[in-house]
This record gives sequence, structure tokens and C-alpha cells, in this order.
Amino acid sequence: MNMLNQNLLEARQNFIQGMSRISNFWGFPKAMGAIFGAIYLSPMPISLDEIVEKVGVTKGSVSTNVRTLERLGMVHKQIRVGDRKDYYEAEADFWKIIKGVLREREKSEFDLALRTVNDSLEMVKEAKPTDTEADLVLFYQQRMENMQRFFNTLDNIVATLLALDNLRLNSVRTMFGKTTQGGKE
Amino acid sequence: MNMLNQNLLEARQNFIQGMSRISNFWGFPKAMGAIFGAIYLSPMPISLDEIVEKVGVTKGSVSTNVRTLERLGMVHKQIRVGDRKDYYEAEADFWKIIKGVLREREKSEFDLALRTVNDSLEMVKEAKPTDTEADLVLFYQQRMENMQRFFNTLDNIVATLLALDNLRLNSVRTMFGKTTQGGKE
DNA sequence: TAGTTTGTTTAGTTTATACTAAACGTAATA
DNA sequence: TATTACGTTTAGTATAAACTAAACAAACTA
Repeated sequence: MNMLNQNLLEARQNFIQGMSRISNFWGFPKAMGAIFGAIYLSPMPISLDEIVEKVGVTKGSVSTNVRTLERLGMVHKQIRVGDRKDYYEAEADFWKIIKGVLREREKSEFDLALRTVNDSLEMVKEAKPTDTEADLVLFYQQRMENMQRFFNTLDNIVATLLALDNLRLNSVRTMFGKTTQGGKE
Repeated sequence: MNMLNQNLLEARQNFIQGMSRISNFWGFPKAMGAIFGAIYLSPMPISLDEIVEKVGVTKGSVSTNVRTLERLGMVHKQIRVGDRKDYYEAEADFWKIIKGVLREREKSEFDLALRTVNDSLEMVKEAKPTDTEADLVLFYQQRMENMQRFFNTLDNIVATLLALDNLRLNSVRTMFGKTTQGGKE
């Protein structure tokens, strides 16, 4: 099952390398992007060892990275009866992916930002200022509430988008792009 | 010009620390967030040395971090005649900020992603496949074009949002949030 | 039961990044 | 000209993250 065509090999290599760069730029491990690239360009579900071969990193790295890819919904694990290998295939619907990523962030640390601002705001409100401090307290309040509103609005936007997903995000797609994007082909 | 109220000090400290965490989470330097927090909570434009005092990092760190903050449009430098100090004030319109950040990303590395996929796609198209490779070439093309469409759509969305900014993003704000967010107060 | 074949975990190394401390450059002032 | 007051740059250090190599665990196979 070896590929012969040199041009194809180069194209794949170039693509994988590009995914690596993109991944790195967005704050993810380089290998993670490369691994996704390899899986994404595999016509058949691909085993861990094949990924190792195509990407050129160790099994350990692939193992951990592929797990976070799966957690993000970017790849799907496939197990087969009578075969101890795991096989992975890429999620080709990128809108589904960003939905998953948003949901992840939403949960974890997004509303922690909200809580932080809230706490500080409470502390300000509890402060008993002297006359000279009255203006400052007011200013602090305004600023923190301003930020609070912003985070809340962002929160609503994300929530709306996630809810919109029931419609498979078609509305968003058609609202903006000149080109439309299908799901899995 | 020392602040006396202990509660206010704690509130500010808590806020700055929170900004630090948020910054860190989104892949920016911790000090950067803290510095923005300090500037954001200053009623008057604040000098570099005052930032040092309030945040507790060195001048060098503040110098570099404040510069990237300015590049992102999160703070604005203010110079005064007959005063060699630089003063900084925070941009309080967060929608303006994310617009700036998006524009930054847009320019730099976003369409590099597009170019990468494009290049790989070109390489695939130039490949002269054997009969057995025909299917694979087709598959590669489909996958890469699929990703290309996605990036293009994203690009369009960002561009639309940026254009929408002429309306000061009011449409987006009112479209989603239950609460509305004013600009500078 | 011993031996393979798989994926996972761990200990250690490498690498990248952010920070500190201090030198530096520059402009105003005495 | 020397001094002072500022922002910037640089050399070195600390820290965190990602990767490698190898040990390990589990499940199947002979």
C-alpha cells in the first residue's frame, strides 16, 4: 500500500506542514495540526502507527495529541471487532468543529472571566469610600460593569450560535459567504 | 496621590490578577493582561512607572507589553508637550478591540492558511497520477477544496464584521444580547 | 503460560517564551 | 558639559510546554 507518485507525496507533506503551522499559530501543538492533516488526507480510517509513519513523530505524541483532537471533535475513533488497532477519521464538517471548540471554551474558562469581574465588582461595592474616593469608586464600578456587559454579550452570541446549530448553521453560512459549505461529502 | 481604602486596593488587585489569568488563558502573556487591567482601572492616563508600581513587574516588561497592547488597539499612548513621560489610557470599547485583533489576524496569518491549502492543491493538480492513484488524487482535491471553502467563508464573515463596524457594530450587539453595550462612556 | 501487538503513561530533554536586571540611548536641564 | 529622567534594548534566567524514548499495561495468540 505504498504511494509511488512523488508529487502526491510532496503535496501531502506540504499540506501536513501547513496544518502544523496553523495549529502552532492558534496556540495548539504543532504535532496536533500535523496529525489532523494526516488523518484528514486519509481516504480510509487510519491507524495510530500509520499516523506515526506519515507525520514522523513518536507514538506517544500521536497518542496524546489524537486524544485531544478527539475531545475537540476534530477526529473520530473507530474500533473494529477482531482488530486491536484503533482507527481514526477526520471530521470534515468544520462548522461542527468550531461549534465543539466554542462549547469547550464556553464551559471551562469563559464564564470564569465573568466571575472574576463580578467578584471585583462586589468588592468595590462593599468598599466604604471616603469623600475623596467617591469618584474613584464610581469610576471603578462603571469600568467593571462595562466589561461585564461585554462578556455577557459575547456569552449570548456564543450561546446563540450554539443553539443555531440545530439548523446545522446553514443560516450563518448563507448569511455571510458567497460560497456555501456543505457538510460531509 | 496614594489610595487609602484597603477594600479598593484589594478590588483592584483582584481585578488585575483576573485579567492576568484571562490573558494567560487566551495565549497572551500574563503580564500583558495585568498591565491592561491597571490601565483600564485608571481614571487618568497613566505613566509607565505608575504601571510598574501598580502591577509589580519591571519597566522592561511593561515597555514591551504595553507596545503590543497598543499595536492591538487595546491602549492608546498619549504624549504631552513639555513632559517626557508617555501616558497610556485604555480603549473601553471592546468591540473596537476585537475588530482590531481580527484585522491583525486577518492580515498576518489567516490568509497564509489559505495560501498553504492553495499551494498544496496546486501540487495535487499538477501531479500526473497512475490509474491506481486516480481515486486518491480526487480525494485529495475534494478534501483540500472543502477546507478552502471553509477558510474562504470564515474570511468573508470576518470581512463582513469589519465592514459592519461602520455602523459601530450596533447591529451585532442588538441582534444578540439581551443587554446592549455602549461605546466609551 | 509465554510471547506479540497494540495504546498509554512516565521520566527526561529540548525548545520556546516571558520575565528580570542592567546597560544603553536620548533628550531636557542645570 | 555633566546630570537627570525617561523609554528601549539586551543578555541571562526561569518556567512551561511538547516531544522522545522507553517502560508499562492490557488483550489477544500460539
